[in-house]
Amino acid sequence: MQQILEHSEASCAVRAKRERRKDARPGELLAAALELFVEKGFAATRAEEVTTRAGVSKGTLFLYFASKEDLFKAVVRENISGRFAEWSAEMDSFEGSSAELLRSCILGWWERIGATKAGGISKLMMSEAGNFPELASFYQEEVVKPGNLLIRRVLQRGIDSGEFRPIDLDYGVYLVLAPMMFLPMWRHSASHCPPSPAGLEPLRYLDTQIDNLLRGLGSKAPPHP
Amino acid sequence: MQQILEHSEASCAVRAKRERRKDARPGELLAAALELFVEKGFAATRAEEVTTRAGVSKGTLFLYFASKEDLFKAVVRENISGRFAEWSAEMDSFEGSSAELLRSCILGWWERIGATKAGGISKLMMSEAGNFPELASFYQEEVVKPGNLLIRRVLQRGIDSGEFRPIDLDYGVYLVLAPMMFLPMWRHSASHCPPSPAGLEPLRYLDTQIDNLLRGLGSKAPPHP
DNA sequence: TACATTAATAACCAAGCAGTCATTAATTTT
DNA sequence: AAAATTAATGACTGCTTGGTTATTAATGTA
Repeated sequence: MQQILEHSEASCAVRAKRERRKDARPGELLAAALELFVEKGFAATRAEEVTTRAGVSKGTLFLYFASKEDLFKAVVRENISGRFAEWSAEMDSFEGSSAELLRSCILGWWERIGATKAGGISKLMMSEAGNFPELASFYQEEVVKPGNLLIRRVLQRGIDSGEFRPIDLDYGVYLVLAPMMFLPMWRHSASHCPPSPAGLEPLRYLDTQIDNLLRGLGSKAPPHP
Repeated sequence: MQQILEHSEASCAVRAKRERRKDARPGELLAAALELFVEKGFAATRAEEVTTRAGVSKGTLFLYFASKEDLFKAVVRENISGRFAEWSAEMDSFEGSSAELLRSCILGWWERIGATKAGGISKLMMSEAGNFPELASFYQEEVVKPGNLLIRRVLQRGIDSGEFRPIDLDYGVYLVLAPMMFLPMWRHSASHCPPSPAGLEPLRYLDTQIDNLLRGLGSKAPPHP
């Protein structure tokens, strides 16, 4: 019989030794890996730390994942790319103005990804892309490309409806992307060091950015809902 | 794992062996270290790579620098000295509109810092801040804080003159900062990996950002000079 | 030329790490 | 209860790397 103990506890999983729980292991390893990758970076995270935090021995990791890189890919799939489909669908069925859609996209990204541990992943990738080209192109293909496409569609929608002024989308996407990427970047690095500049409030930051973005795009009513 | 493509060897100084050049070594090592740190990050840069690029043997590095961290500190000190004073002075004597000033500030930052190796350092700091907190706070104090102040002054100037709409400067600075920081970040990471999305042109990127920023701030004429 | 000084070298060391595999034991099957 | 299966372990391997040091040779001095 499977014990039903709550094990959402991040780090202190006190368990019987050599317990066999084949189905639970991958998820626990992924959760531990996400935390550690975000905390310390990919290269700096030791395989054994992951397994220790997940409450298993080192060997177990390689029983479920072929390599450390493979583990990382699994983390990315579970936490980011897996959510694009759902997100895209929501976007399609959106009824309001394009300004509202853009706002809801950005805020939706924030609450589902940016604000969670997964937000650290985008920072992580930018940091370590140079050293792990394979992971970089995986991430590019799996996350960046679909993300860009999503943003493009929102902007195109606004331009088509006459709500946004016409812009070159190749560069226009970065009007949305830059403020988004900057936030986790900032929070996961500069912010948590000693002379922190009165830590910035994410929602207020995003609101300021969205507001100015929409004004710039020519949206007549740059409103707070 | 980890197949780092070796030796594009930017600076292969072909020299006689065992040449004794005590006064030139530190500078050459610092130059090589700057390049490598920017390319690969601090942790991922091997001491021996630095010495190889500088054209000396591994032992020589520790003849002039006590440790790898010491080397890094020396690099930061040498390359992040204050261009702010000069920059600030220029700003004060600027005669044109605040829109023009803002544009010239951003483009000036790009050509003097962003586009140079120093641009790589800002990316580097964000990346490795977590692992090197003491360097992070040094950078925060020495670079980030004065930079923020400079941006504030430009925005304040525009608001005072009625050219920009009034905004909360605590968050307004990030309207300028985010697009700026995003650029070196993007170039030094995602861009140079295999499925590169038709590499983005920095000046065009900046132009798009500045243009939309100024529109958003309510500058009546968001012009190309 | 002989000697002294010291910049530079390269072999070396100890620590750290990803990934392996023979062994152990929990669970299922017979 | 015995046998078979397989999840889990942790000692071990091979390699990398920051840092050390005995040795080598370039240069200065006589």
